[in-house]
Amino acid sequence: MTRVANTAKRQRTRQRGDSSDTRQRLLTAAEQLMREQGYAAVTSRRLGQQSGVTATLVHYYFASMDDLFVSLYRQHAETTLARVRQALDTQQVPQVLWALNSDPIDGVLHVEFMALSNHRPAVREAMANYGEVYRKIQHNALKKYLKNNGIEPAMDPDLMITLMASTGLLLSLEQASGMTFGHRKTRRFIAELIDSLEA
Amino acid sequence: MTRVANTAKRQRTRQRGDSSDTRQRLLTAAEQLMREQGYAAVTSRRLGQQSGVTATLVHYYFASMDDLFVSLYRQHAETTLARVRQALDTQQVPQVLWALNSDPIDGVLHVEFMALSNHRPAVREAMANYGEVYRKIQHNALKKYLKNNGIEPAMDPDLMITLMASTGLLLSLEQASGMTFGHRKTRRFIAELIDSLEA
DNA sequence: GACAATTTTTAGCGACTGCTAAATACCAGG
DNA sequence: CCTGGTATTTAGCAGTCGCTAAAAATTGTC
Repeated sequence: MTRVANTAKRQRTRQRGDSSDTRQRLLTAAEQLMREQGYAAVTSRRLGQQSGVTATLVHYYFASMDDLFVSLYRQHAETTLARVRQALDTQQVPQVLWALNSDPIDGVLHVEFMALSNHRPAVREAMANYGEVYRKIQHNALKKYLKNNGIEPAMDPDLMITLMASTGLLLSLEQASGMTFGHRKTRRFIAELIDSLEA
Repeated sequence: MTRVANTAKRQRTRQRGDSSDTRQRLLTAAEQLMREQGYAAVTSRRLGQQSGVTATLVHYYFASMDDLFVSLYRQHAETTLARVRQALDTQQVPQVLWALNSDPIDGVLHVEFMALSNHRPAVREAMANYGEVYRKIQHNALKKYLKNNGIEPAMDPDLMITLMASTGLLLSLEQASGMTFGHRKTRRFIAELIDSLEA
């Protein structure tokens, strides 16, 4: 019989429905849309349509599109962080780090978020925070691996991680466009770096 | 007294008004909007407003927004190519190449175009073509510099150019977000590479 | 000054956008 | 069964979008 309903909802970003199935479906649809058609295609109506619900629900679960983008970024970042942490327990830390940084799927999404962050300060802040954490965790993983295996690295771990991040991103993106110049030699360069860290 | 006016205009991308002052102002406004507010902010109405003309003129000079984006990219690419060619006549080819690749202004624009290319095939094609040419010209400039000065490079020129492109882009973008991890050591790495090419 | 091509504006169509108020459906605990 | 919170929908506002037809203004040419 419809009580007063929902006034004063959505003060905080996290709310009761955070673990909701629908909310998760919306986020998944957002990620897919963003990857396939770019961030400008992520609209409440399209999200609703893709998730089989009404567009209004998007505004029920997210205070604004800004909030949705930040939530999506955080979730994506958490997932990636978990993958990096798992690599800590592997015997092939360098290989896994390179695989993560050169993943073309992540690359496309990363570029979309970077473009978004150019004009959405909330997204920029989230990216900067997670980006630093992400790098530090990679750095720790690599250092621990080197120590555990008694390896004397030919290159500073900080530098190596930055090189993997930058070349991994650019190569995966350019490859998607059909570019090839310098790719072979760059991949070989990284491969040799990784080999030099073999136990 | 208004004759038949303009039927069957705009068959080709290039048309009579290509050198028009208005057309150029629209492109300049597009570049500025894209850099400051992202590609999604580049709309005919905002371009018109920024250029002091009506939105309709955008559609008079450009067959579609796709056409506008490609034209803008081509113009930007030509300008950059001219700058690289100039570097050919300098005594500091490596330094200039690094300066070009790590320019944060170009970086932001580059990311916007990469994001655009994710869902605008015409933009992707233009980027792939110019990207390869761009790299090749850098490569030729570097090789010519090395030969003229009798320098035996410690690193393959192809690889060095790819490293400058990838680290230059990522560092400039991350710096804009406030990230710093690994930046100092990476800049030092590039600087040492450049130093090793001194005559 | 007439004429024709070029440039620019006015007006508008159909579709989409973020977001909100209000109503309804659903579901668990008493 | 009833009550109250949660989830979802219906309906709509005010604004923007790309793009077009048509008219008007501007400009160059003879």
